[in-house]
This record gives sequence, C-alpha cells and structure tokens, in this order.
Amino acid sequence: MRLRIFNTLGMRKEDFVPLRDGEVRIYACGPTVYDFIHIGNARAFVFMDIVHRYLEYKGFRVIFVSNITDVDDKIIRRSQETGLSIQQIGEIYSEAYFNDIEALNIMKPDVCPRATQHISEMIEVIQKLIEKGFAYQVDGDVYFDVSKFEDYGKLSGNKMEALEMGARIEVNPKKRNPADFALWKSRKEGEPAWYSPWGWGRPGWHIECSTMAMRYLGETFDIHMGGKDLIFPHHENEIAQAESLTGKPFARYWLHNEWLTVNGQKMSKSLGNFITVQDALKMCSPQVLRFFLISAHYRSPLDFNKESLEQAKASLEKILNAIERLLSLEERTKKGENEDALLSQVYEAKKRFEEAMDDDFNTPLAIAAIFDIVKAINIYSSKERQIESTTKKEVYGVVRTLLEDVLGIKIETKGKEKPRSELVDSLMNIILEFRQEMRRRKEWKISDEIRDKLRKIGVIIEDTPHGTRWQLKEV
RNA sequence: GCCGGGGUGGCCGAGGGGUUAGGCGGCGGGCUGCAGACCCGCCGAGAUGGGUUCGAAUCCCAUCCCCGGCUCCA
Repeated sequence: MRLRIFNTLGMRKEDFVPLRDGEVRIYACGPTVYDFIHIGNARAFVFMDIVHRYLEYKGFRVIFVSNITDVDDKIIRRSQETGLSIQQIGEIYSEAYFNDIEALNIMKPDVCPRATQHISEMIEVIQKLIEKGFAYQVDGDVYFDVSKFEDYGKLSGNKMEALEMGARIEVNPKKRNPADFALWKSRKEGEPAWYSPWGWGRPGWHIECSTMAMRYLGETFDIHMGGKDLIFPHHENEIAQAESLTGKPFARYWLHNEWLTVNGQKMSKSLGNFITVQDALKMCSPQVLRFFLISAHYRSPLDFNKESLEQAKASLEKILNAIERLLSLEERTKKGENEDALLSQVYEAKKRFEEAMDDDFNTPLAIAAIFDIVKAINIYSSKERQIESTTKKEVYGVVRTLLEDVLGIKIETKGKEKPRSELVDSLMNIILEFRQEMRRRKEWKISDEIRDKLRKIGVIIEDTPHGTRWQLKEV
C-alpha cells in the first residue's frame, strides 16, 4: 500500500511519491545548542526518527540531514551569562544532544551540518538574493523583501495584510516592510562575527536551513520536518529564501508535530516545568519514554504526566513479557496444530501495522497491531509449551522488526539495568534452592516472606511450572 | 482582530455515517499452595442544543469550553 502523508503545505493528506524512485531526501530541523534538549524536543526528534525508520522499512534509500544551529541569539546570551565562548557552549550542548538522542535510540542523521561551518555558502546565497532583487542592504544588515515573493504565506496560511495588522513586533525602521526578516545581521558589541561584503556580522536564523538543505539535498527535496511552532516564521521564510533563489519548489512535503505539554501546560522556564530528557530518564527507562512519546499520533497534543508514563510502562511491559514468553518456549522439530493460527494472526497483525503506518504514521494504531501479536503469542503459549523452531524464529522476526527497527523500541534491555555478578547469581541460587525446599515442605509463610523481602530490594521472583525464575527490576 | 487544532468510557488513546479499536484500570472466573504472569468473561463513551438521514461519536448549523500560531520556541 502507498504511504499517505499530511502535508502542511496544502493542509491535507497526500500520496507520498518521492522525487527519485526509491530514494527519499529529508531535512529535519535540529537543535539550537544553547541548553539540554527537553522532552518536547524529544517528541519531535523521535517522530522524525519514526519517519526515517519507516521509510527505510518500506525499502527507500533515505538521506537524512539534520542541522545543528550553533550561532544564534540564545547561544550568544548563554555565552554572556556563563562567560563561556559560543564554541564552548556549542560543544557542551551538542555533545549532550548526541548523548540524549542516542539514549532514545534515534538513528544518527547521515549529515549534521553546523551553521558556523557554512557561513561562506550563506553569504553566497544572500548575495544572489540581493542580485535578484529579493533582498536589500541597509547599513550592515541585509533583509529579505517579503513583498517580492508572491507565495509568501503559502505554508502557514498567513496573509500578508493580516501579518502586518497583527504585527506586535516593534517596528524596525530599517525594514521596508514589517514582515521582512534579516538574512544578515551586522556585528554588535561582544558578538561573534564573520567578514562579508556588507561588513562584519552574522547570518540570520532562517538562512542557515535553506542554505544547508540545498547544499546537501539539492534545490528540491522530498521532506522537511519540525515542530509546528516552526511553521511560521521559520519554515515560511526558508521557502521564501530558497524558492526566490532557485525558482523551483523547495521541500515537497512538510511535516509538523504537535506540542507536548507537561501536566496540561506548555513547558517554559518561567513556569518551572521545563523537563529535560535527562530529567525524564530519571523517571523511566528510555524505552518507556520513547513508547510514551509515540503512544499518541504525532499531530495530536500529548500530555506528559506521571500517570500516563505509568500506563506506558505497563503497556510496554506487557509487550516485552509476551516476547520473553515466546522466546522461552521449548523448540521442537515438528509443527504443532496451533502454529498455523499463530502465524496467520501474526501476519495479519503485520499487515494492520503497515496500514496504520502508511496512513500518516499512525503509531498508536500501529501499537494496537503489535498488541494483536502479543495476544496471539499469549494465547498460543497458554495452550502449548513447545514450538517449532522455524515458527518461533518467524514470529520473533516479525515482532522484532516492527518494534525495534520501525518503532525503535529496543527489546533487550528491560527495566533498569542493574549489575549482575557471579556472586549475585550464586547467592540467588542458594536462596532459591532454600525457598524451594521450604515450598516442598509447604512452609508457605517462610517461602512467601523470602519472596516479599526480595521484591523490596528489587528482585522479582516468579514460580512457573518449570521452576522459579528471577530478575532484577526497577523498585 | 486574523488563522488553525481539539472536546471520545475511571484514565490514556484511535478510527471517523450502520460492523470489536487498542492499552491502562476495575470486577468475576480459570491456572497457581498464595502472589505474579497469562487465559476466559464482564465494565463503560462520544461537550451541549438543534438539523440532515432508514441510521450520527462520525456530516451540517449554533452554543459552551480547551489548546495553539500570528513574537524566540520542537
């Protein structure tokens, strides 16, 4: 089935047809490295990763570019506050960014261009825009002349007239039109600066993405993504710059994710509800966080709160339990009577999964399809203790692909990692042997007490028909 | 003021004119010495008022409420 995508440009679902057969070129707006990334950023980056992964799953060759903004007002302010150079700030927070996305199992982009390494290309682009009459210079600043670009507003739906009327920006007298935006800003005291035909200065925010996207993906490419707050003015301005320059369409599909709120409120530093990824990972495992972030459709608002996180944890646990149950089935060489039913249910679910993802990346519906597989495994294992090894491999293969490769939820690490050692293993063996002996003697009080006390220190033991299993868990 | 998105069962969350969403939770039963896990069954919804229709959570119109963009923001 064909993938359908909701395109912000046009505000409707469209069939996805890439520019080149079998290849998809994507530009995703990355972080401004002035602070640790928060869980709202994480939602955006995880969604971008889902797009990345699903397109690869569908067999496309994906070229994924995601920038790092390392020169900008916020970074400069941070630098002034801390006394660190903007290079130092950039290094600290871009390293933190890479650590965080790795923790969330977000695939590394093919290219992560940095603004400061593309200044000369930006200058070239600005110069061409001036030559073509789309930009003008005032003192050391260069502004884009919005009135020269007819399609201005086509992405956000903003009308020029309305923009002017609603403008709450203090009017910059240098601008011809209040909606004009800076391509180049002349140097101010204490700011980093590069030499340009207009004197020392630095690029405006929007020009970096247009320039780097075209540099790595060509004048026209397939998908451009970001949070919905970027629609205006950032993405609108990117379109204006790029399309004025080339006369060709810039990105063909624009995807924007909704906000993440915290306890019903928008995150902000003043409210004190700003939660970084690192904060969140003190509350739950990365898999749970990721599972939570995709438990709502990307174009729906999602609220981060304790209860929802706990529900996500319980749901994911159910999935992982089923996989563990599947893997613990004894293997045999002959196929049993329930195996065909299992396989057909699994393939039916896989189909539902794909249909869900094809419909504008409907991850909650895709997760529901995974629960069909969970159900099928649990029903099977409630009837049988054995399974043909090829069936087991097949079922595991499907669930592993959908959960790990597409949704990016790792199966291996369940719960919180705790150190295991030979000593711990030996001690546990002694304890469990002793408890088994108590159970044999029907000393239930003693054996239950052992179980309860172990639970309190984070060791979960389960009695099964095949013996007692134990594992370490979050307390 | 202009533009956009919503209001679904105790909670999270899909679909979107007639057919079971799914998950969490709760209740009953089964398996268990008991737990847990798992199986079976059950629980319950569509902001409000009108309208269209044989039939509406789904379409239309009003009303109320929430959230967002128009300004740095994923």
